[in-house]
Amino acid sequence: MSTAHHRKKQPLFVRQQLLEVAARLASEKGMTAVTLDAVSGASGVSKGGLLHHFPSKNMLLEALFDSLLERLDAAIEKAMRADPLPHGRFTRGYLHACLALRDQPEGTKDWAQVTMVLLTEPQLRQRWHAWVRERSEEYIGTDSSVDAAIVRLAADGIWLADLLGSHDMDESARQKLINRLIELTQL
Amino acid sequence: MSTAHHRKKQPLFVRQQLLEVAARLASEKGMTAVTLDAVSGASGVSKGGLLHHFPSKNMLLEALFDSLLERLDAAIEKAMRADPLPHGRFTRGYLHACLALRDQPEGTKDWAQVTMVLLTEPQLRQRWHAWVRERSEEYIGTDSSVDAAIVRLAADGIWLADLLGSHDMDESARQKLINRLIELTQL
DNA sequence: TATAACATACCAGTTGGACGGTTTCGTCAA
DNA sequence: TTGACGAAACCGTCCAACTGGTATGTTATA
Repeated sequence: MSTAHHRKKQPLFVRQQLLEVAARLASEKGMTAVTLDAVSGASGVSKGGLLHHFPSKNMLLEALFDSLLERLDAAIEKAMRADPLPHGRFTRGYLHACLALRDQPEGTKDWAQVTMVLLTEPQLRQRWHAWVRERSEEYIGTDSSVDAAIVRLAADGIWLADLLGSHDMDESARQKLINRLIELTQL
Repeated sequence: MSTAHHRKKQPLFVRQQLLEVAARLASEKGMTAVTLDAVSGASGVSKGGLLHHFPSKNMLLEALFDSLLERLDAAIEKAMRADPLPHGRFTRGYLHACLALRDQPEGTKDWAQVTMVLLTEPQLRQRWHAWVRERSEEYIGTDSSVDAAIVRLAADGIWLADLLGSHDMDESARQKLINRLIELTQL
């Protein structure tokens, strides 16, 4: 037929877009809505094109998850570089990365959906497990106090709450919460 | 044909079992594995029977979620009754309910998968949202300190970690963490 | 011109769910 | 006590839409 418009070739861009669409679908309509047809449809890329970049659905999900982990790492490292105090630095970085989630610009917001994919697909849990273990070993010297652990757990809780839209807290209360958490990392 | 053995009628039991199977499937194989066929197959109930109890898949998921919320409420209330100190009582109850998750006997363990279903299916988020709001209004007098909020968030984090199997922490560390959290509710 | 980046067509299996059947059970008249 | 009867519980089948994936193109770009 070749009625089709053959797009300009831009593999990296297309690949990126496919991941974003998958994340958006997951966040807006749930995991069951993330199908190859839906992703290819919503991104304007043919199913063949999609399967060219990601040979299987599993590979798509894993790639999505990995890209989200990379963003998390980047966010943490950025926060850590701006932090002069070694003690509790990783925990504060982790906290900031979790907090930043809410203020993410539209379009990039979907990266929160790590959790979603994570929880839903057991195959990805070990990836997360590995990530946690690596970090906790790396920062055992500066971030192994009880209070630091609490802060990181609370950060997870905030992350979850922002993700779910629960805990509608006003700004001043949130700020007070954050201040207290940071204080706890310094004890 | 009627080759089929027609089971004794026990609607409540069957209904309960269907929910348990759905929860187990979700936890073991992910949300995408929760299909009507799979649930009916694994529970020994025909698809027709399944759809008799739950007129649609959505209704099945909602019923599952509601039953899990009920268990959460029950666990919290039980813990609260055993707690003499009013201040921070709800927060400690919530904490205990989240902690108890890990020590659940096999078979009942699946109820942790609230999160899973929750996160995956956006339709259920508002249910959770409503639950949170109700509680936070009800216990505004005794559980509205910053530290209490932190403890509840950390409880969510623990819940999540137990659910995912991350944070492999030894018993004494865990106990120390819990003690500190309880202390925070009393400030 | 070779290769990567796409598109189109097609397939076998699965999906949610509609449907009509059969069996059990509570109830209430006789 | 019985038995008729209607409703509820449950079964098995069928189907259209959709699923993940293959196979085979066509086009752009190095």
